[in-house]
Amino acid sequence: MSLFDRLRRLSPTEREFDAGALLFRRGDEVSMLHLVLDGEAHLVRHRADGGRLVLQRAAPKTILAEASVFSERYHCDCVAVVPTRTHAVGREAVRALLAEDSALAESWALHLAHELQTTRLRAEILSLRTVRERLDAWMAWNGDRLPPRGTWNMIASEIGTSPEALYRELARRRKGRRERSDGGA
Amino acid sequence: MSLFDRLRRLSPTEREFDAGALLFRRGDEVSMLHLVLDGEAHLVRHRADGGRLVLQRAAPKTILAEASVFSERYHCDCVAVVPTRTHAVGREAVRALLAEDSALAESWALHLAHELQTTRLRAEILSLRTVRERLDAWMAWNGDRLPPRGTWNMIASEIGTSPEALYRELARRRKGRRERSDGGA
DNA sequence: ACCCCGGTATGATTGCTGTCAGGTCCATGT
DNA sequence: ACATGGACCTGACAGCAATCATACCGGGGT
Repeated sequence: MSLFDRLRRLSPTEREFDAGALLFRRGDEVSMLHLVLDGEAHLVRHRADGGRLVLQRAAPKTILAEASVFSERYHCDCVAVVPTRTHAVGREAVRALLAEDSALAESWALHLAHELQTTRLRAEILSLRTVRERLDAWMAWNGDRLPPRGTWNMIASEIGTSPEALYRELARRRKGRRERSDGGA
Repeated sequence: MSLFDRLRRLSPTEREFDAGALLFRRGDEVSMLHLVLDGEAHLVRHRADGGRLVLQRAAPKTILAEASVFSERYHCDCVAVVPTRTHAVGREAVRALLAEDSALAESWALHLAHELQTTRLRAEILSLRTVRERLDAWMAWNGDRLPPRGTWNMIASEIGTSPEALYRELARRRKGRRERSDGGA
């Protein structure tokens, strides 16, 4: 069973948030760990000039603000960007379980390491300059297959380009595969 | 004491690698966890077309390939990009220690969660379009202070721009702060 | 059958950044 | 005193992508 589901067993409280509602704010005491069921919640830090910096975009089936488990207080705000439902489990219950069940602690570390790996990869992809390089890298990671129709918008945002730019790159690959093989830096 | 130093106590073997040397390759059995002392090592995955995808850039004082601790075999290659020295500790010793010492397991999870947080932030910064936005975000995270001289090259690579572009942005801020407060991207 | 909407597609324009090329300043070594 | 190298700085140019605009298409609702 997945870590997500195992944590969900800790007598969760189901909570609902309207779009724009705050799950918690910076400085609040951490009492719950949220598991996102539906919707989307962002971890955000507010800048002096009013701008906001997103630290995590939590989709359904993701654990929100993993670092909060070992922190007394939240270091940033969390806002639901669409109507969102979560299971909230007690932070202390999670800590206790992690301390006594070393197998679960292993799962927890594994989860974090895996997230870290994919996030590092995403950062590397985003540091590439052209859409072509980014899509190449994305494909290299996803089995060298082109993304299926219907997901292209999502991919575009994943690799940090506009949908149009991605469409063009895909069109380029459909047409021009035979004439140019070039391999850029 | 830091997690890095605590792990280093596990009867480490000091190892040296020339620039370009492989620390391990994909498919190798994982027997050691490397702690980078000097130099720089990259976790890389090779693409069919010969391109390479960097998964981690390990600087001194960083733990290399955290995920490997719970994996039988490596999922990618690791190469020293400059002459590099590491402390290698036994993977099984690390696992055993994590299983029996729940406080260390907590440190381990904390380390991973923190790395994850900063890496997610980096990915968010890299998804911004202009150097101005990226530097704003970097500053928001680093106490709203401009980076000190001598580190600018490093910052430029952190936020995924060329040094020149960063110099220009910094110059812009030095000069034009008073006349224009916002520019409209 | 019709409308509406979101995803797909592509042209035109604009603007930012990467790159190259030159130059200054400063700390270090000889 | 001089040379060297690295970081800093700025001008010029070219290239790529963001954006705006328009259009096509297919599915769901009525």
